[in-house]
Amino acid sequence: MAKRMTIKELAKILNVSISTVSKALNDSDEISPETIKRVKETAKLYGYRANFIAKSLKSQSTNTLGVIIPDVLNYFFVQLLHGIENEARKQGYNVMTCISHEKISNEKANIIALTNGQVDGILFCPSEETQNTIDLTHIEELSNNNVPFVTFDRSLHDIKASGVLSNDFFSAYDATNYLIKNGGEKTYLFASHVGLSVMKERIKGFKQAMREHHILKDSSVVEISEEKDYEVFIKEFLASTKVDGILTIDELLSVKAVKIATKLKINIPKTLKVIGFSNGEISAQFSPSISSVDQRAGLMGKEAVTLMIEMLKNENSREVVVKTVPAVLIHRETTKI
Amino acid sequence: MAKRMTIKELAKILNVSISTVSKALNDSDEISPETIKRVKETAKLYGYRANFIAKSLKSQSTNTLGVIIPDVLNYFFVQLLHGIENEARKQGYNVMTCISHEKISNEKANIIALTNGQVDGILFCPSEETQNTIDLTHIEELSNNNVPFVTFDRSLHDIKASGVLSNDFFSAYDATNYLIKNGGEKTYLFASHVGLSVMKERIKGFKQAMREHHILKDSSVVEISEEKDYEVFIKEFLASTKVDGILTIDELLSVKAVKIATKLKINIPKTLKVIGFSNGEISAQFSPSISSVDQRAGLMGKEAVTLMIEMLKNENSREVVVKTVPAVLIHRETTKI
DNA sequence: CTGTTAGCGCTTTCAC
DNA sequence: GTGAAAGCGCTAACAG
Repeated sequence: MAKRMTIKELAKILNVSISTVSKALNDSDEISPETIKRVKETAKLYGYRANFIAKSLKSQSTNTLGVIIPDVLNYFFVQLLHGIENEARKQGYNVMTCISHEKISNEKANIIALTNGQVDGILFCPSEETQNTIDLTHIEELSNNNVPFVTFDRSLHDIKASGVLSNDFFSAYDATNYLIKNGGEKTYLFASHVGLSVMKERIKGFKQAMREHHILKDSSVVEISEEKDYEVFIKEFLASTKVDGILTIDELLSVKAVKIATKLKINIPKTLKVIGFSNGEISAQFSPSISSVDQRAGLMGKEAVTLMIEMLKNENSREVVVKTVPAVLIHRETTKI
Repeated sequence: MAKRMTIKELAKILNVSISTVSKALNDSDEISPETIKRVKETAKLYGYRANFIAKSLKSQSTNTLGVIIPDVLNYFFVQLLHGIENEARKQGYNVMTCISHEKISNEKANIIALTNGQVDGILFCPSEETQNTIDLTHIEELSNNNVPFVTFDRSLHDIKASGVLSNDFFSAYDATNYLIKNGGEKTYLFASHVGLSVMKERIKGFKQAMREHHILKDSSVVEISEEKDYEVFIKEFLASTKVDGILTIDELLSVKAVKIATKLKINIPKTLKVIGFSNGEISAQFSPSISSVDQRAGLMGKEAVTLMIEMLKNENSREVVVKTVPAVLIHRETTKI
């Protein structure tokens, strides 16, 4: 960034002191209206813009929020980011974005990058690796560095931190009940990435619903681990098993399930109903369009910002607040009755 | 951000001067090895971390890049952002993201927010509104404020600025040729958002290919403006027109076209071949999977960062550099022969 | 080898 | 109503 007009230069031009200029620009009532006018006019004339960095150094706050998301190519997280961006901007905050790519090493680097005074607080979604490990020292360091932070979507089991979560348990419970009541007893959950906190909750919710209907079996939860085997695996499963309803733990699995079922000439939604999670772009555009649990990621992002800003306002209070955003089940062609 | 250890406090603790600490931490050869060791150990002990804001103020550079993208819920831009993020982080830069939502008013606000000294340079993709107007004063202001900036994807007609673009003309030309040669003469372009520079180029490329085969008609370019009418419009078009091949100017139109054609029992790819633009998530997952021009958005983002960093290195040179990233045509089921 | 000092651009207390 | 001066945390010329 090249040379720019400063308060100092303005003062010289106007033949007043630096502090007068500063006060005038901030509408201080210590300064006469005429001076204020004169200063402001000259400032405008010379295109003066206050230096944010200097202000930040002085005020010890940057009006900037750091965000760490696991994956930016995932529509769900992008919606979250969108919600965060929007709300932050609305509240006068800038957003500095980091992507962990689901790796704990990147996450550590991101945390280090963000805890050097550039941001007032951090909005943070733990990576998949982080959720699969018990070593959370890098996150404890956040507390040690006194960096206000809130988590979103995924939770940190041991560390108690403020955050905003989706009600994954209930969403899954609810969707499963729908499938059982409108489909039948042969309801299954397609699961993957089961190490993630959100997935665990969804599995619990599914099981709970199945249990209440006395139809939970060991085989009810179908874990599908390797992405490249998805289509083959599902094909074999659907060809060999009578299925009324499938709840899938993420969007991709729902797309694959619907695709394969269609190819196998299984009638959707008449004989098979499908509900996915994380209502993304594909669910709406696919043919047939796929019903999905919409976690209202944008709203979660917004709420995370709200939480953060409240936290920044009451820095003394170390109260831990956990907000829950209710999801909504969106019915499309794979469940149309 | 709460109180943190500073150089000053370290100096007090160590009973040396502030500058000694500073120099020691920066491995200055003015300082004895023992002192350096002592200082560093104490710094580590107390969890000292240099204050980035103070450094920035001193050095007049923030190691931060500003990014303005029109839409973060668009997979293409997200790929771009991903490429930018990755490369920037690799080069030791932070990224501050702004979203214009295709609105000139937001874009102005974003530019103002980013030109207050927080970023060393701006990577910028003009909003749709900006591309439809001739009022580019807010962008000229960037130059006036001496903020280094590069554009990406979309260009600024009048203002000459460095940037990285996709070769939209050639990609469209190439894809059209493919359709003509492997499909037939009844090839059409489905177009929308025609005010965008990239769309104009694609239309030109399409027309050029059609012209060279002496089959360009007024009706060859089918403009489809309102999103809500897409499906109805396309249905009527396909029902009333004999079509061998369709090139669509974006991803959504290709999805809609394939969906409707399938419903109309048109055999894809045998009687109708379809190629979309902006190879997104849906193209790959759709059934049939949709062939698409992949603009390698990630690479564009990376190149934009490279360009920016070179610019920052040679701040004296005001050379305008425009890079072009070649796209690649990805064949999927809608063009499989 | 270490320390003093000035200064990055800004705010703010305290004098005048 | 205005100005001088200190200081936010850091670096770097210059002195010692």
